[in-house]
Formats: sequence, C-alpha cells, structure tokens
Amino acid sequence: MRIATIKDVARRAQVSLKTVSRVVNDEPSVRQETRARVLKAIEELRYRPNASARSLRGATAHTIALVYDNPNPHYIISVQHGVLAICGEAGFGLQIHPCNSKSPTLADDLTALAQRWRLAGLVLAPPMSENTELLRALTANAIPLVRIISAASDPGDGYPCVYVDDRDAAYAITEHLAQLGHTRIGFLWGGKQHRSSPERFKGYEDALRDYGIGIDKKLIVAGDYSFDDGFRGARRLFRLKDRPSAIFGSNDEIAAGVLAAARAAGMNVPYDLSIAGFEDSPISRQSWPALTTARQDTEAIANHAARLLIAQIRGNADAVGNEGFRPELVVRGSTAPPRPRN
Amino acid sequence: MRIATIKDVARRAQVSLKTVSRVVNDEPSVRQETRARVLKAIEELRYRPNASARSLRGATAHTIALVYDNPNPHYIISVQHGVLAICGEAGFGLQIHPCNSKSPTLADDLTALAQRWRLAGLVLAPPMSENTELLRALTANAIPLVRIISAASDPGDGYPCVYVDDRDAAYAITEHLAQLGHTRIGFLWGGKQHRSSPERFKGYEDALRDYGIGIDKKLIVAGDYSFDDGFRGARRLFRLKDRPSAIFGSNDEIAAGVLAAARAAGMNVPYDLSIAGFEDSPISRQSWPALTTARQDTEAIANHAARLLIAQIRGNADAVGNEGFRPELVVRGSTAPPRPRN
DNA sequence: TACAGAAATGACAACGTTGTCAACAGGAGT
DNA sequence: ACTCCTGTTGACAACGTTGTCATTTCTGTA
Repeated sequence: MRIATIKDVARRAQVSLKTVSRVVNDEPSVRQETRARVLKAIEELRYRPNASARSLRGATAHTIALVYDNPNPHYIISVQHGVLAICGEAGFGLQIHPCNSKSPTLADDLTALAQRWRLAGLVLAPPMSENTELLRALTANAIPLVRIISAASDPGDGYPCVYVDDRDAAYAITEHLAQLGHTRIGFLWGGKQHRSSPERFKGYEDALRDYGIGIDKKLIVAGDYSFDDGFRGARRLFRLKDRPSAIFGSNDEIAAGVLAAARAAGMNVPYDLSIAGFEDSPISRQSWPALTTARQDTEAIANHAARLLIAQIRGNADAVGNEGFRPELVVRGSTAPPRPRN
Repeated sequence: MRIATIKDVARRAQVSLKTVSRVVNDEPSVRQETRARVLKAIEELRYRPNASARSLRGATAHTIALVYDNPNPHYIISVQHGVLAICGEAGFGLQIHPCNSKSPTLADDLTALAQRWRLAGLVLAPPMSENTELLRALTANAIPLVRIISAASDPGDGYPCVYVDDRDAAYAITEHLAQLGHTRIGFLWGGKQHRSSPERFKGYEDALRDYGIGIDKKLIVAGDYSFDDGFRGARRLFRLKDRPSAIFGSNDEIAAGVLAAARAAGMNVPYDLSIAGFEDSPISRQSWPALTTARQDTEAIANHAARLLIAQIRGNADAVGNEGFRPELVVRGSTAPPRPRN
C-alpha cells in the first residue's frame, strides 16, 4: 500500500500538482468547487504531505530542537511538553537533544545538528541558554534560537528569551521564613553553572538584609542541584554549634535531601527545623511533610519559548516578544515558626 | 554563509557528485587518493549531508519516533535517553510523541504521524505497546515497530519486543517480605491499562501461595500508578481491624504515598510497617527511609528496543532478536521484620 | 603489445514538493 | 469590438541526494 503523493491526488481530482499544493497550503485563488474536489481526493487517498520534500524545497525543515543538559526529569518533561504543544499547533516537529553543557565542542555539535537536519531553530534550556559564547556561535551560523534563562528582567542583549525571576521568588521564600520568626536560615547552593543559582542566592541575601538579619557565611553551603548534596549540606549545618532553625534548599531535590538528613538525625520537621525548596516539583508534594517551595509554571514558560522561536522563524517576530515569569510562593507543611530558644 | 552542498564539495574536490556521495556513505570503489581529496573538501567547507534530501531520495527518513503515555518523568527520560543513545550511533533522529493511550483515533494519529514525517519506525512504550488493535493497524500500514512490554517470556506473536519480567521481580519482593516474617502483606495495584499491573499482582499472589500465606482480598486495593493512590490505599489498609505489617506498592510512587500516609499516621517505618516499591526511581532513593524496590535498567531496555527497531528497518532483523530483562531486588531501609504481635 | 576484466568515476534521472511565471477565461470599462 | 484587469489554473524548474547504468582508467595476463 504505497503512500499517496500529491501527484496521485492531482490525477484523482483532475487538476494540476500546483492546485493541490495550493489547497493543501490554504492559498487563495482556488475556486470553491475545485477546492472541494481536491479535498475529497485527499480524503479518499489519505494523502499526507511529505515533510522531507517540503523541507528540501524550502530553506529549512519544519522542525526545531530542544537542547538541554539538566538532570531533573520532571523539569525536562515539562519543558518538552510545553514546547511540543506549540509545535503541534504550528505543524512543527521536535527533536530533543540532551547534551553535555561542558563539552568544548558543544557549539560545533549544535551547529552540525542544526545543519544536518535543516533545523528551523533551537530552544535552549539552562544552562546552555546562559553560555554567551554558544549563543554567538549559533547566531553567527544564522541559527534562530530562543533561551529560557534566569533573570529578574529582560537582559535586552538581542538574543530572544523567556526569563524567570528566580531572585524574586527566592526573596519571597526567605521572607516567609523570616516572617515566621527564623533568624538562623541556612542556604544550600545549586550548581554554579546555572545562572539561577546566584539569582536564588541573591534573593536570599536581599531578604535577609531587608529583615535585618545578618549573613553568616557558615550557614551557606555550596553544592549542586541534587538530593545528595542537600543531604550532605544539611549534615554539615547540623554540626554547627549554633544550628539553623530553617534551611532553604536551592531546589526541591536539595530540600528533600535536607528532609532526609533531618529525619536521619531524629528531627521533627517542621518543629525542629523548617525546610523550603524551589520549583514545585513532584518531590515537594510527595514528601512528608510536603515542602514549602516556589511554583514555576514550566509548561507555560516552554510554551512561550516555543511561540517566540516559531514567530522568529516565520519572520513575524514582532507578534511575540520576550516575556518574564515570576514563580510564586507555595506554603506547605515543611515550614513553621521556630521552637522558642531555651 | 550558505550551507555547503554536495555540489560545492564536488566542485572543490574536482570530482563528480556521485563520488562525493560515495565517500560520504563509505561505499567502496573510491581510490584512496580521491577519497582523501574529497574528505579534505568536506572538512574545509564544513559540509553536512542534508537529511531532508536523503530521506526524500530514500523510502523513509532516518528518524524514528518514541510513543508513550506515561506520567512518570523519570521513566520516560530514561527511555528517551536509552533510545537516543542508539539513534546517535546509528545516525537516526528521534521524535518524541507523548499521546493519550485512550484516544479512539490513536491508530490513525500515529499512522498520520509516521507518514507525514516518513518515519522509519516506532518504539512503543507501555501501555501503547500492549494495544493489539494498534499493533495491527500499524503493521497493516507497513510501519516497523518495536514494543517494550511486561511479560515473563517472549510472547512470540510476531511483533518484535523487549519484555520485562515484572512477575518475577514482584515475586522476589513479596518473597523478601515473607522471609522477613510478614504474613499480612498489603498490595496496592497499579493502573489497569498497563499489563505490568496484573503481572506484578501475579508475582505477589504466586509468592504468597508458595510461602503458604493465604490471600486476603481486604489487603488488596485497586488504584493507579500514583502517589495519591498510594496514600489513599494505605489509609484504607490502616483502617482494617487486622492491619497489614507490610505493604507492597506496585511502583515507587505508590510506595512513597504509603510512606507519607504512614508518617501522617505516626507510624515508624520500617518498624511499624514495612514498605516496598517497584522501579528504583529516584523517589525510592530520596525517601527516608529509602525504599526497598526492584531495579529495572530502563536505559538498557530502551537501548535494546532501539537496536531491535533499527535492525528491522535496515533489514538485518536476524542480527538482533527479542530480549528479556529481569528487574532485580534492591533491599533498602523501608523493610524489616514485623514487630512481634502482642 | 594487446586485451579481458576489474576498479573507479561520472551523467542522469528520480524522490515530492513549492516558487515563478505564463496562459487562459470571464467581466468591466472604453 | 477592443483592451485591461482579475481570478484561476497549469508547466516547469529547483531543492540536495542517491540508484542505475554507462564510460573511463587501471591491472594483470596472454
């Protein structure tokens, strides 16, 4: 059972190839009657335009790639689905491309990828989206792109982006802890190669300052966005003479690690220790108690990124602009006022 | 900066198009010297074969799709990465295609997808892989496919597959609980549309029978593969007069839900209640205590599925056969002997 | 030295689509 | 009746690659 081509449709509808093409692409200048005849033939033959032929004819394929290097499955799946939803609407295909953000050949690899598949553009997730050198290389090769980045405002550097105000949300979380009465608030850093890490730290710092709480470097621990680092970091904080009464983990995985460490140390969360995370990933809801965190609507963010990219590809970039998102504080059971000091 | 085509390379290397094509595709019958000249030109021009043109010329694109409808991000990411690794080696592209397994137009949608993009084949993850009607429809349209399914042995129904022996692993888990001395073991079902659910239940049943433990229907609760169902199911079991001393959740999410419910009820896991999950997903390691579970090497499974599909596409299906995987018991802190009855 | 056979190379068509341009019909305006 | 326009349609080339087949060049042997 051969797949029908435009030729078969044309023959069946008694029109030329071009007319079928016009109908398929909703071009004007086709009589109502002719259009109907063609549509009927398309239906009968189950004709589907061949994407390869289309992209060969045009400048690029109707396919974009999503590029990421992120260990958090929930985040990635959300981004994928957000981008896919828009691709579906726009008739674009999606290639996913996990990669190593530290690879020295990254720019070359991505350029090769884009050229090989004639990709129409790239969506860059963090931390790739924050690699200026990479952005330059891709732009030099005329590869359209859009970034998902962590920033308080539009960086206005010419590269299209969707920006997420991590600082603001981290401020809200720290503020929440301060308002509960905590003054010894630990902070566990995320991975240094993500711009979100310093942003979140900045929110923490700013809130402490605004609430008149001094910054104690001993309460601040480096790490990566991982459960294990949360566990280890928490243990380190527990060993301090003047322990924190609350710990803010830079993401939910870290916070879950803190929770596990607290449990292992026989603490009762939230009464002995308040814990907050970031991201509202499933783990924050599936812990006990559930974690106070910041909800970021990753799918909406990805939606916008995809729309931005596709608008750019289609040349109507003015229709869709850069946009900011602001994660929102979600208070759950893992935070409470500190125990009165004895 | 136009992207170089085979024509540019041919001109630069002073050979015909066809010779370049031969070099690119590693065909024989090219003199060493000529080959070197062509390779040099390719290098200099940064030539990359145009995938669209290739697939237009050939019968199909060098792209396969991964089709799934599964709420578990960790599982999906693992499958994606497993498939991608093989695609990379083989020079294939991957399209991901999440979809609704209950959609009545699923078969049509997938056929349309495959034809539109000239896909070379499909990898079907559960539960799509267990929909016989779908398999028939795809096969009728000559779309190569491979399934990842839950089965104790090769079903030998003609559709290529990678099968995972969930029954055996569930048996091992139940056996582990029985050997610890548990006789009241609760079971929380996974989603009915997944074949793995009855398989896992069968393992539970078989083990109980072999260890002379009667089956108590009150200890068996229906549900889906979700944290919330685990939570609810556990609460139902806690209300029984003769409570279980151990609960086997059909996957780690369910088990994590049980853990949360136990914590909410003030129980001390594992001493008041043993909990076992299935899958070895991150949540099983990131709980406290960590969950006893069954480890399935999803990436290896996906690797094999992709290899199987690509072998089939290339017509050397004999080189790679169906294969079975057997998840392996992982004992962690969430299981212990029951408290002596008082 | 000539010649068969093998090896290397090239010319050309074809894959399915769409952009360009020409052709044609029918109606409005002179 | 004639021109001019507008709306509809079709012929043809081109996109970049590879399969087919013909041609050229080389190799070893008679």
